[in-house]
Amino acid sequence: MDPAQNRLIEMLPRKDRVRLLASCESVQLALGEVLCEAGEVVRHAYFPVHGFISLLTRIEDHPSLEVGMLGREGMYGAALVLGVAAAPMQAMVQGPGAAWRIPAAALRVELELSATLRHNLLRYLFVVMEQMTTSAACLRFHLIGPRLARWLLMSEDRAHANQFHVTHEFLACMLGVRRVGVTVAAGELQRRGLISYHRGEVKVLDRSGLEAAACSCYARQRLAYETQMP
Amino acid sequence: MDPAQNRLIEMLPRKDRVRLLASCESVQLALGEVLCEAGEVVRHAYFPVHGFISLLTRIEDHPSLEVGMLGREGMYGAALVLGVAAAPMQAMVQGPGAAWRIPAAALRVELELSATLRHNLLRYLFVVMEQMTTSAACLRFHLIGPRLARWLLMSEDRAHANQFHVTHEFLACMLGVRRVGVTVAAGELQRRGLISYHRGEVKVLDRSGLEAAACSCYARQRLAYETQMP
DNA sequence: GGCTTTGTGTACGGCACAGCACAGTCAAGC
DNA sequence: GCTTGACTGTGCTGTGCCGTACACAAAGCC
Repeated sequence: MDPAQNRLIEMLPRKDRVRLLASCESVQLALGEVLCEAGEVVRHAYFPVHGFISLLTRIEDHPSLEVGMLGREGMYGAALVLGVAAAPMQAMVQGPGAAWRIPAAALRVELELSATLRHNLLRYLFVVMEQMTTSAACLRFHLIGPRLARWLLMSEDRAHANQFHVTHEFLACMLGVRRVGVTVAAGELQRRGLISYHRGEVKVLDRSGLEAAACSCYARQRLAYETQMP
Repeated sequence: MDPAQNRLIEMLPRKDRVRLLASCESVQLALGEVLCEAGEVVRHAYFPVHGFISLLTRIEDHPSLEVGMLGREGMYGAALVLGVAAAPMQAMVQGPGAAWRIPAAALRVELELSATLRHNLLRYLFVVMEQMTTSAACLRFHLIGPRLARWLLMSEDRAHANQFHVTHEFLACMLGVRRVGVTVAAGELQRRGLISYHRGEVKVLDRSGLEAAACSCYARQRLAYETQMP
């Protein structure tokens, strides 16, 4: 495993960190892999080290909609912290990489033993809730273009690279719009020289320009994280 | 205080319940009252007994948007349970009534003392998260009519009466649409004999008809609550 | 009674996006 | 080379809602 660690694990006192990692195993996250379906029993929690995970919700026969995203700043398995067995959402790997994986039962034990872990995970849950409410309002009030820019920035942060793989089709699903809508918006960003796009490979060319093009929700979510998890 | 109690308080073992109530005071909730602004320090948690509270989020200069609603089945003050001081959203009284109010510090003490309270509130938080994600998808995929019907049903449940006060203007804000949109949708529900509407006084005439008119999110949220909080 | 405030009904142009169809383009596999 | 599949770009019509404006009715205040 790469020395770069998950932020939530890094924050733990050495003793707690060592014990937690002893219960973890290192796993690879493959692009598009579904870690847990909505409604299923959550068997593991994941602490990404590289790569990132999207949280998706579905209603009826509509396409899924992204309501949260997490990379090495977070953890997948909120339900376990809240003492619930079933997953509320689908968790899908958006960016390939590695993660620490811990069985549900072991995480419960660690939560009992480490007050720091407990407190940090609860605070992180608060950040996730903030993310969800912001996403809802963003979905309602903001146009595709700025929302797309926000998504790209959030992914860039979590991919730790200015280049990553994602198709229009996939982006459309995340943002809850048509594939064509993404094509048009992405074309506009490309014309303005902010990104380059070629068959699923996105590259951020002008980071600060992209930040200017993104809706305010990007800055808001970053602020929320940094306020709660110093 | 009316003998009818808050569900989260009722669930506690007698000893914990008595001690919690000793830290609480009974307060009246006035229609439209703002219990806490977004970003403010949360000074009290509220356990509604009658009446209900809406959770609102705002971005920039757009109108607020409702992302959650709670009555005597829940509690306002999730941030406190998560160990965060600042409120993520605005809390506004949607249905007047009474509530038990507990200072933030006292709630923290109770959380330490009562494992049942701790566990139940965490599970309730899970339900709130489920509510938020469902709301986001509902906002995206469902039309105004069914969404309005859902809101009316949720309010009726929490008002414990088939009649309550809410103007089109206000509903528009909750649903994130124009006032005119509500007028049209409400007119349609009235024409079909499901509700009657007169200057802010809504009356549900045909409960099961309204349930049929509502989007599936209503049933979904009820199910989520009943699964987690038996 | 007149005035203001609050709440509701209707109308109309405009727009962002939906839904669908289809052409074009690149990459991989045989 | 050719075929196949994945991905992107463009063009249509349709529609649900927005923004705005305005008329009207009920309730409260002098």
